[in-house]
Amino acid sequence: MNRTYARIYAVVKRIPKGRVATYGQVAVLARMPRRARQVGYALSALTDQSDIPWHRVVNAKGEISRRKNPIYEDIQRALLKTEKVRFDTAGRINLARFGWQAAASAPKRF
DNA sequence: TTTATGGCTGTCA
DNA sequence: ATGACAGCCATAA
Repeated sequence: MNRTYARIYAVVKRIPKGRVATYGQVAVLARMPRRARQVGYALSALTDQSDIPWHRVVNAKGEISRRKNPIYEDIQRALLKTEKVRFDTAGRINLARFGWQAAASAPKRF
């Protein structure tokens, strides 16, 4: 566990239940713009049980990203449905509705 | 060290 | 809408 991952996890932990954030969004909030891919890497390092709501992170299109082990795609979808997050006919989430408006819950800092 | 491979994303055709 | 590409950079080998 290094500082980079810790920051990413800290941000993911703040995502409210029933909401989702994109990898890029998490990267920005963790003050590491353009490192969306590394966010994905950090999350894949979890896999096991943890208090990190990894399932609340989706890609910029509002879909669940493809990964090596497709099993987790289904698990993620199931977990989100449990939180009342809706998927449209194309299997995507309407980010305008379920996207996390971080500004409202993120600590203010200047 | 170098290469390859990722739970990504914005841009452009 | 879809697909190719180029940036991005941590890990593993």
